[in-house]
Amino acid sequence: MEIPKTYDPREAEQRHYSHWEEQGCFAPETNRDPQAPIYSIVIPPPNVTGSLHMGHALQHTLMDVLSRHKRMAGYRVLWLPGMDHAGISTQLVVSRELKKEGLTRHDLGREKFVERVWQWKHESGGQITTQMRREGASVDWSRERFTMDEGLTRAVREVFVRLYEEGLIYRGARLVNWCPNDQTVLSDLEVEKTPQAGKLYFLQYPLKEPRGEARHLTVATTRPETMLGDTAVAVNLEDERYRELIGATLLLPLTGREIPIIADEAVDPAFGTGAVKVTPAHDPADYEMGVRHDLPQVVVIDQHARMTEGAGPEFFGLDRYKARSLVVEKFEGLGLLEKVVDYEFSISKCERCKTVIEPLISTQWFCRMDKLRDLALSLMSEERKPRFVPEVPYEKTYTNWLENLRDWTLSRQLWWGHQIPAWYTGDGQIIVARSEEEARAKAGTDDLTQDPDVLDTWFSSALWPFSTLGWPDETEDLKTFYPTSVLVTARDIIFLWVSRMVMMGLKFIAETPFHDVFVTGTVLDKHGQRMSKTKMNGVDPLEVFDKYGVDATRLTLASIGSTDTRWNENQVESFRNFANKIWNAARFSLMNSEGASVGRGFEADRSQWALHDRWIISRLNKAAESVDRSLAEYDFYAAVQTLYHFFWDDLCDWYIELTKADVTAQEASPEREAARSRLLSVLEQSLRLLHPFMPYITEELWQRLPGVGPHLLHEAYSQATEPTIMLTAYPRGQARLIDERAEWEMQAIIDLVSRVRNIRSEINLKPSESINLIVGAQDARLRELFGSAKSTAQIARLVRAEKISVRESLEGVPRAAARAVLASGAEAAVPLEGLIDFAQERERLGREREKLQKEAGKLEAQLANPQFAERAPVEKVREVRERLNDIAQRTTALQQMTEALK
RNA sequence: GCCCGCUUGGCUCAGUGGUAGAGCACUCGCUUCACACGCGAGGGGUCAAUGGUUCGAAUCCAUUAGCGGGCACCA
Repeated sequence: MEIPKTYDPREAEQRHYSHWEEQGCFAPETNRDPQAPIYSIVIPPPNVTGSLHMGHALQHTLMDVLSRHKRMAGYRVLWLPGMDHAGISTQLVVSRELKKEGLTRHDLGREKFVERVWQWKHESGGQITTQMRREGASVDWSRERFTMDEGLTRAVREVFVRLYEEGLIYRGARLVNWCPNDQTVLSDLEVEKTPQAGKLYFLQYPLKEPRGEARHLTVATTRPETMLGDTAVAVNLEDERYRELIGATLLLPLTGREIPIIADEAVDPAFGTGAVKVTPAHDPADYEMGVRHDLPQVVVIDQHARMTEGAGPEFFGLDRYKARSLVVEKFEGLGLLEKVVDYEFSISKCERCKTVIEPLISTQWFCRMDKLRDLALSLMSEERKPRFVPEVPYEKTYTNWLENLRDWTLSRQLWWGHQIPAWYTGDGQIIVARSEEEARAKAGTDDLTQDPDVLDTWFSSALWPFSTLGWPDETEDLKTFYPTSVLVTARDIIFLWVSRMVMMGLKFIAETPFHDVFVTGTVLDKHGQRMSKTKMNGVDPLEVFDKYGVDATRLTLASIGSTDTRWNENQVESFRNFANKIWNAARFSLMNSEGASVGRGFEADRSQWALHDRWIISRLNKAAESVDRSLAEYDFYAAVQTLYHFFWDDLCDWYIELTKADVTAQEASPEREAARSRLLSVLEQSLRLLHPFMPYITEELWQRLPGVGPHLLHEAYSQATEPTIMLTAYPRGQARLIDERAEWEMQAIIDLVSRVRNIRSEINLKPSESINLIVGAQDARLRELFGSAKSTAQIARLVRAEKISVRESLEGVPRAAARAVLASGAEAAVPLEGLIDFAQERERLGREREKLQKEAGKLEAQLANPQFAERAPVEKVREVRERLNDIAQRTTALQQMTEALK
């Protein structure tokens, strides 16, 4: 059989996925066990405009590991894929395309434009789904959903209507975040605050009638242009400086408007001048103040961030920043500009287009959140659900945010999205209904106009865990897969998405949408910066796949888990090397597989098995047990570490070396075939353990193993037509196969081999030169272990010894010998006539003794402390004594060895 | 401003009350019949600083410093 020395991931990556998909391996129906436990995950739907980035790759890897693991463990697994229509982003993408044709969406009109977006969606939207196939994501494509498809639209309308009928959704005029570029309102969560170097302008407003000394009042502002819409100036009641002025009237410059001086507790006397200009129509805080004091709202800025007629003829039509300069100029001209100082403040920007937000009063749809919020909060306080992993800090972040939750602005002035199911009659009556027909029936007229706005994209996302399963119908899927097992997501959408899903799930299904929430870490660039399009510092997962293979990338990502990690390619490279190691272990097994078969070789009673066989089976079972435990705790890092070290250290470095002589025997024999079969079986089990993490290489190799077939499938999947490793049973750690005695014995051998190799290396023996080895052990068990014909042959092979003799002690060993004390207490000597530099050798032993003595010193100090013996647990004290004893023995042995060299 | 997290070998990260770990990098030696994407053997850390709790602290508590994140209507 020809197998290349180096693993080339490409071929396997091209072949297996489509095969799995065609065979229906990803669908829960593949599992024929009616009693099978359920495991379900809904994917955080990527934006339809999106393409795969590291964050996706990370999330998908983790979800796939969990799904594949549970599937192999016999669960009926559903991992449901889908995409989000991503209102603003998608509309922008398509508008940009139109622009290339010299058109705007308004040229097309709404209907044609939406048609065009759908067309775009079908043609180029969702390239991410192709990329997910490359990742190996075992999602059930037959259940793929889109937040704008028919079923989800029904769910959206149903929820909207019910919330409206309950009075939780309402329409009203409020001060909202307006993006002058996207021409839409935004929710608080879609606004980002960025620090900005700006100016603080100190403007003087003359008093209508001077009071005492005071002729004017100075206010400080970062936005002078808004003064045109001022309807009051506020001071703090406690502020001595202004107390007498409360109630006085100011003449607002440039407008001639008379405005009052009012008292409000929101004013901080320490900031600026302690007097605040109040612009209820253009500032959130001022808006609140305006409501409290019943101030008029003078609108001076419009939706394009230009000055309105209300700003006066000199300003009408000016851009807000031009107006700012002009206002400042005029104040200066009037001698009312007191001063301008540099000032850094935070400015609100549109999360998408980075345009500075303009707070405007606008009529929009809102959702009251208090009742919904309470549902989520009590679920947390009473049942501690959902369970956040890691618990710190996310549980608290989530709860704190909910506690301070404000109403949610639902409407958006876009064309792409779920159009709000509200209709208006000619006389302005609002009809909210599930369909136009229903609306007509309710209104008793056909003369209806639907609200042109669409819903916030996150409204439909909030329903994702149940809308995708068929709600509002009581489908089989909904009954089976809801609530889902875990939500795997990035932390930046805990508020935007996670909390809203919990609230909606509780409201409409009366159950949490997911038991656990696993929050992934963030993949940073090598400088610790977030990867972002604007910074151009992102690493493209597809390029990493091409360079190192999908499996290696997946291991890297799985290791990241919930930790923020700087991307380092070395890590991927080392996992690429690991994949190659797996490849070559299989290559070796296959090159020596004639006459052998997976599943055979372990027929004999376990007491008949060779030590290394008992040992590797024990290690394998421990690894399996450990991986299961780690995954149950979402400790992906630990799982990867366990698998890596089991495969490389235990299986490759020791087991293969120990079994090599038998496996590569020249002559065919039942023993040789059995040893080969055992190796194949251990390898096969190891591939299964690795499969959830490295689906491609494991499938590629598994398919090549002699003796694999349908009989290896998990019983729940025994109907599957074509055997595949992904439907085999995940190995479970079995206590009866864990053999501590074998592990202790192997450890002794490993220790002996390592120490002798150390001697060889220190003495600079050529690898080709063989040695004689003398082992001295007081312990009869050790003598038996080292002295058995089988072990002797293996040790000899591993340390290149010609002869090995095992005795009770090293007495009588020639002076010219290198010696070592083993952890087990046994001693080893390698006679090397003419090669030993006695002084150097004494020094080597001396160094070792020093190490031991240093440790002994610490332990002795501990024992010398009377309080230690008094307060520490008895076991601990005994442990320390034993260790000290052990060290003492070894020190004595080292001393004797040193003597022997004199 | 408030809240939270992080600080462990050159790098990227595990560990979280009882002998400091991994991978990469580094040093030495190897074409040993699976693998140089490899094999064998090594070196390297007073676990940010200070103080406290404890028989014992990298691990718990407090303070400080640096870095990162979240929240906030300071005009």
